[in-house]
Amino acid sequence: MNPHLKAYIERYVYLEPAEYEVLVGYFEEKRFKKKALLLESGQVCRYNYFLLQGLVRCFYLDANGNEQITQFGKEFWWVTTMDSFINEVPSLITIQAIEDVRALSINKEQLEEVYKKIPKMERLFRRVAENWLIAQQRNSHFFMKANSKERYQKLVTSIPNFVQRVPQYMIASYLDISPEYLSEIRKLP
Amino acid sequence: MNPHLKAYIERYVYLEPAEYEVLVGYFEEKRFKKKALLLESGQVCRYNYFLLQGLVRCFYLDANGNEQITQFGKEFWWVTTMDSFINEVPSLITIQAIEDVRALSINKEQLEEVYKKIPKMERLFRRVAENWLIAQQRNSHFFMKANSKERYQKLVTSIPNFVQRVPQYMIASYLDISPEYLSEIRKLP
DNA sequence: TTGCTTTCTTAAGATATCTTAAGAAGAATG
DNA sequence: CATTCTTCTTAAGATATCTTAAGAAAGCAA
Repeated sequence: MNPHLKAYIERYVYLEPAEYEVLVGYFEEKRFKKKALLLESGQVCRYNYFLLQGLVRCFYLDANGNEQITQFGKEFWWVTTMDSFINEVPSLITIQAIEDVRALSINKEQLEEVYKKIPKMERLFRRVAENWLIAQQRNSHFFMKANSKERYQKLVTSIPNFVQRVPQYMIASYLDISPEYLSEIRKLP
Repeated sequence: MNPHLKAYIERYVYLEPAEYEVLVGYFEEKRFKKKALLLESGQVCRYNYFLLQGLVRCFYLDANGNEQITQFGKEFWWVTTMDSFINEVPSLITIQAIEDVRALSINKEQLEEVYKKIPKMERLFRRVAENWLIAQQRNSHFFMKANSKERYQKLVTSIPNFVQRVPQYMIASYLDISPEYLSEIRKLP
C-alpha cells in the first residue's frame, strides 16, 4: 500500500492490515506527461485520482473559447470531476497535467466494490465529501466577498510555493481576474 | 416515520421496516416562529434539520455589520451549518426562520449512533454530501461567471415561487448585489 | 383609520475591473 | 544563434456595479 494514501486513510478510519491488502488491488498507478489530459471534456470521468506527484488543472471552455480554470490539484489531493464521476454524465471539464503527474486511480465500479467489501470506506468518503464541501463553501463565500487583490494574496499564502509552479495567466483564470489586471495587482504594495 | 423523510431516504438507500423504526426514535420535531433563530452565531451547531415546512436563511455579519446571506433552506432540504456541525466549532453563521418552520432534528451524537446501528445511513449521507458538493460547485462557477441579471433570473426560474416568499433585500444579499441595483435589474426587459 | 416600521425605488457620482491593443521579456525550438 | 511561441506588462477608454441619500410604497400595530 502506498504510504501516502495509507497515511491519508488513517486520518479518517482504522483499517485492518488485511483490509489494506484488499485495497491495494483496486488502485492502479498511472503517469501523465506535462500537458497530457487525465480527462477530456465530453467524456465521462471514470476515475478518481489520488495525486502522488505533480500538479493538474481543471478547466472548461466558456462561450468565447477561453479556458476557465475551476480547480487545481496537487500532491495528496483527490482529483476527479465529481459531477461526471458520480452521475456518469459527460464532463464539461477537462483535467490536464501542468507538471508531470504520478497518481493512483480507481474507477467507479471498483469503488463500489470497495464499499461492499470494506464498509468503513463508505465512512471515509462520507467524511472526505463533507470536508470538501465545507472547504468549497468557505471558498465560495470568500470569493464572493473578497476583491481581486485579497483573492490573490490568500492563494499566495494558503498554498505555499504554488504561484511559482503555475503560469500567471492560469492563476488569473482561477481567481477570475483578467491576466492584465493581475499584473497590476501584483505591483501594488 | 415521517413520509417526506422516508421518501427522501428511499431515493438513496433501501431500509428494512425495522430500521425505519429505529430511526424514528432519533428524530425530534421542532417548531420555530418566523424570525426565530434555529442557530445563533457563536454557538456550536448541534443539529441537522430536515425541513418539513417553511423557509430559513443562513447569514453572517460582515465587517460593516451587514447581514450576508449564504444559503436559504426550504421544505425537504437538509439545513445545518456544515462546518460547525461536523467540526464542532462555534458557528459564524446564524440560521433564522423567514417563515414559521417545522423541522425534524437530529444531533451529532445521535447521528453517530445511527451510523453504528444502521451502516446504510453512512452511505446515505455520503451520497447526500456528494450531491451537495456537486451542487455547490456548479453554483460557485455560475456565480463567478454570470452577471447580476443572470444570477437573479436563474434564481427566479430554478426555485419556483421563491422570490415571492422572500423579501427582495434578502435576495439581493444572497445574489451578492446591492438592493438598489437589484431594483434596477428587475426593470430591465 | 392613523402612524410607525419595513421594504423598495430613483438618481448621481464613484470605483473596481475589463477590453483592446501593443510591446517586452522569457523560454523553447530549429 | 536566430526565430518563433509563450507569457507578462503597460496604458487608455469602457462598463458593471456600488455608495449615498432621499423619497415612495407597503405592511403591521394601535
